[in-house]
Amino acid sequence: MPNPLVLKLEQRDRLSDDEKRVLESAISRVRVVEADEDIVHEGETPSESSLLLDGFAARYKIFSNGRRQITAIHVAGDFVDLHSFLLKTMDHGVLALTPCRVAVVPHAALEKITADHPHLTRLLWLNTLIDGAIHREWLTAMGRLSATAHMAHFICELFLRLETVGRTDGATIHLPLTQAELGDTLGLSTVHVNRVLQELRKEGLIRWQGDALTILDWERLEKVGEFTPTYLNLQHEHR
Amino acid sequence: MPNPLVLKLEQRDRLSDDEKRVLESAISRVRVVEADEDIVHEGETPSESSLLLDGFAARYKIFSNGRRQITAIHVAGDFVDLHSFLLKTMDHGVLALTPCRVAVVPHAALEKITADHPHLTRLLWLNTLIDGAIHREWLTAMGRLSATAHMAHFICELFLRLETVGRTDGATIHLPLTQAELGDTLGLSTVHVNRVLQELRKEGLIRWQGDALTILDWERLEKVGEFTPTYLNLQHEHR
DNA sequence: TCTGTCATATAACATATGTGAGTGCGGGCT
DNA sequence: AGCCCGCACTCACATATGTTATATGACAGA
Repeated sequence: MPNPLVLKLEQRDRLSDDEKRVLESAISRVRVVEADEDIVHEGETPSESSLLLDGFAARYKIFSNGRRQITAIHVAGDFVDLHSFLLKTMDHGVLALTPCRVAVVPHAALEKITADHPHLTRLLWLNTLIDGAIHREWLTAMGRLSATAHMAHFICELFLRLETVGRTDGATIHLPLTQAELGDTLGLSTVHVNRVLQELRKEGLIRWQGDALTILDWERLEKVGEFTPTYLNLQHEHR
Repeated sequence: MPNPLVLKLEQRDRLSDDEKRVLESAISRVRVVEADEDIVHEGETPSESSLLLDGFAARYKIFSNGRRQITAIHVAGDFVDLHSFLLKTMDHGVLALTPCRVAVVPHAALEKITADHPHLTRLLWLNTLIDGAIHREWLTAMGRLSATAHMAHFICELFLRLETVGRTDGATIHLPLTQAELGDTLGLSTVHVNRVLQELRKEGLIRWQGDALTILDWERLEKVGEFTPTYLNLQHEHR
C-alpha cells in the first residue's frame, strides 16, 4: 500500500521521486499503538513526530473537572504532531481511537529536510497549514452552526478527507467514534449527539450501523451542514 | 520602532542579524488600510502576504444568511495571511478593525527565504504553528467553557499577546472591538456579550471604558477563564 | 441646534442544548 | 451459561443563551 502521506501531498502538488524517497527514508520505524492509548502525551517534548498510517486518532485537551474537547480527528496520512518539531512541547495529547499504525519521523530528519529540500519543506509546512484551515472551519461551525448542521458538516469533511487517501467504500466510511467522542469533538453533550443523529437519520441523510456510516444524500447533507470544501485545499497547485 | 514581527520571533528563538536584514528586505512596501476595509478578500489568490505593523485585524468567514464568525484577532507583529503563500486561495477574509499599517511581503521573497534560509523558514513556519495552537485553544474554549469563562480566557490571551509586542500599558490594553464584534469572535449574541461583560465588571475582574480595557485582578480572571498560556509558546528555544 | 447613526444597556420571552437518571442490547470474559 | 460493562437510546426537567424590541448616550454632519 502506498504511503498515505504521499497520496495526500500528491493531491496538492507534484512530488519528485527523490522527494518521495527522502520522505520514506525519514521514517525511522513503525510502531503500533493500542486503542485508547496516547500516541503523544500532553506536556511532553517529543524528539520525533508521528505519521498516522492506519487507524483513527484524536487531538484533545482535558480540563481539571474532566471535561474534554477534541480539536482534531486524524486519519491515515495525517502527521498528528508534526507541529511538535517546532513547537517543542505538546500543548495537548493525541489519543488513538482505534489501534493505530504510526510511522515515526525523528525531528533530526525533519531538520535535515528543511536544510536540504526547500520544496519538500514547503509541502510539510502546507500540511500543517491545512490543519490550521480545518481548525478555522471547525471554529466557525462551533460558533455559528446549530448542532445538527455542525454534525452534518463534520461528516462531510471526514468523508472527503478519507476519500483523498482512498479509505472510502462507495458512499460509506468507517467511523469508529462513540457518540460520547463525537460529543467531545463537536462540543455537545452525548445526549444531544444522539438526538442530532436521529434527526439526520430520520431525514434520510445518513445511515449509521456499527462502525459503518453511509451518506445517503450527499447534496442535502452538504446543504444542511453549509459545507464547502475549499478549505481542504484539494486542488493541485505548485507550492 | 522595531519591527514587531522581529520582537515576536525573538521571544521564541535567536535571530541572527543577517536573518533580521533578510526579513526587513523582504518587505516590498507598507500600505495603510482603513478601518472596516478588507486587508485580504475571501476567495482571492494573493501574490503577497501582509504583516500587520499597527492596528487590529480579524480573520472572518461569513455565511449566506449574514452570520459571521471571526476566527482570529490579529495585532501588531502578526502575519495575517502568511498561509496564503502555500494555501494559495484565501478561504476567509481579513478585515481591518481599526486603521492598519501593513507591511507587504511578496510570495517570491518568501519562496527565496525558504530556498536560502532554513532556520528563518522554520521560524516563519513556527509563526503559523502558533496560529494553529491558538485556534485549538479557541476550539476548546468554544466547546467546553461557559460564555463568561470564554470571555475571560479571550481577554487573558489578548493581553499576553499584546504584551509580547510591547503594546500594553500596565494592566491596560487598547481593545477597539465592539460588543457585536466580540460576539462574532466568541460565537455569542451581542446581548449575551453584554451580560457577560457586566458580570466580569461586577466581579471586579475588569474595567472597560471606551477603548481601554484594564485587568483589575489577573489571577482571578485567569482562573475564571481556565487560562494557561503554554499554548502561546512564549519560551525561548532553539527551533 | 437638530438629526441620524451607532454602540451600550435592559427587559421579556423563546428555545436549543445540557443534566441526571434509567432502560435495554450485545459482546467479551469467566 | 451467566455476567458484566460499555454503548446507544429515552425521558423529564433545568438553564444558558438567543431573539426581538426599546431606551439611552455619544458623536458626526447638516
